[in-house]
Amino acid sequence: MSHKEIRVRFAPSPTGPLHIGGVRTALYNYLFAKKNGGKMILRIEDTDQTRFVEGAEKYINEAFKWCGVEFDESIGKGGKYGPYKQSERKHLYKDYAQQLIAKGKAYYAFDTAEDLNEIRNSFEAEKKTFVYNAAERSKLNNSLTLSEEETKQLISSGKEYVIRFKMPENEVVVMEDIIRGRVEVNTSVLDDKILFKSDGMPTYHLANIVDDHLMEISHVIRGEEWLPSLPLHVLLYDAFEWERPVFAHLPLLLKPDGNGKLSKRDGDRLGFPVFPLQWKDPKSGETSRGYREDGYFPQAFINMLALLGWNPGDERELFSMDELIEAFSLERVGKSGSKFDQEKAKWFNHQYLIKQDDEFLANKLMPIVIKNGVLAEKEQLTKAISLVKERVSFVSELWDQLDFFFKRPQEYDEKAVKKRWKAASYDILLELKELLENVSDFTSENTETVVKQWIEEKEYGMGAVMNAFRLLVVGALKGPHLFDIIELIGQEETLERIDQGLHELGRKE
RNA sequence: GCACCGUUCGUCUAGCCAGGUCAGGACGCCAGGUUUUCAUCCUGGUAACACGGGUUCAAAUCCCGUACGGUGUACCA
Repeated sequence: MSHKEIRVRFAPSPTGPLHIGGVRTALYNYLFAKKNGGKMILRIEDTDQTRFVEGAEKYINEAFKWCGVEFDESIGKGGKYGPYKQSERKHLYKDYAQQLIAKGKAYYAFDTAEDLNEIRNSFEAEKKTFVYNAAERSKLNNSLTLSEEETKQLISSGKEYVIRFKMPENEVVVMEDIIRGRVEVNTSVLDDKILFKSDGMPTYHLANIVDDHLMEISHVIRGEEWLPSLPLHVLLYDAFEWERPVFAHLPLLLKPDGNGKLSKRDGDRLGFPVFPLQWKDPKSGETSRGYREDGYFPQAFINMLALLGWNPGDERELFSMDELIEAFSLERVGKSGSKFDQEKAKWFNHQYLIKQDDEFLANKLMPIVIKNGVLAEKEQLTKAISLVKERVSFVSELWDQLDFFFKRPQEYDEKAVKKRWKAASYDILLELKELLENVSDFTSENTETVVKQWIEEKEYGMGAVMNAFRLLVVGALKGPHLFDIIELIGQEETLERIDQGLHELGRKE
């Protein structure tokens, strides 16, 4: 029996953009499938037609494409267990619901939503909790209290009905979860959940069990918010006499401050994205930030997400997708929720940025350079990037670190001038300019040798010369190795910048 | 309210199942070092077993309770 193929699924409902908790759930499913040579399935659960959101399904596909989570079977890819969208499987569910009725495991109920609300309210007034189960169902309007005749008549007369699961009375349900271990619940606290709605669609509970069974899902890996309905699901498998899949309920992603499930609002409030991709709400027109648009590399995003709730058991932190697959196991997923930490996320991105090819980064940066009104040669930009990339976490931060390669100083940092432009500076820099005018080999290595030798001979002092020199070339006391900078901007530009600086700052009294 | 799940540095976490380690690592923060500057980098430091009982020679680890938090409790998923 252990020869059974590993098949897992990620089953979002297309009610909006996928948030990073969902992405992580999908990622763990994916890693688990790949690790075990299994299949990863994407199934769209759109049984609630009232919550349909335009563009959500497309968003889901794009998001996974961006971060490198691939599906073996899905709407786009097909597969022999399709269709992979529940609204297209509609015809299947009613029959299964009726099978349950035939087995005495479910029944028709005619109570309207209003009826039930009323009852709930009156219970609440007496500080009691209404539960539609063995304790109360005999007093309600259903095929258990009505005669077969009456039931049939009601249905044929077009009366709206739902199909409810007949929850056993006072039984202990024993469940196994890979992450939580054994969990036990008494059925007397559970209710007769609706399996089939009056609009002709199944609820999540029915559809999910039927589809997981039909699609031969071996492991159900999902968020912890499903744990309370696990008894129902397990009982449904038993009622159908189907083999239960293995369950693993993942801990939740929490908001960075305080407690509670991470939500869209937290991102807006704390200033970080909760979605992989930017999302524009078709109704409100409101736009939410995405990791992609914020400049995160997909690998960094995945790496960060993978480590939020799982760890390899050793001290490695940087993983490619293949390395994650190799190292992953559900047993090493923690039990408690994790808070997202933006600083750590930045650090991951920094690590990946350093590893990126300089030319690749230059291509990414070029639009920003152009936006700043500068025409830079790709080759120059690539070299400049190689000199400064260790200083930043995002491509968008690069410009601030290397704009001086392409722009002469517009102004000279006031504090720096005060500190480093001394009485002797003018004459020394004038002399340095003459020195550099006569250098024919303007490589960093050579100019460094020449200048340092000159400083030593004249006993000017390193700090006094270099800081003033940097001030004229860069406009501030920042940036990488100065001789690397002047090599890149070239001899002519270097000399002109010295000239400009001498003219602007003048001889200090 | 009821049910279920959870709780180790500020954060992510190792260690817990098979009790004995100065409770380890990473991010952040702080200090020092390197450097012509800033940043990087290197070194060091900071800081945690929710609480109370019990079992035991010995408890973060096993048991019970309490507190706190989370999730669920829809004809949503």
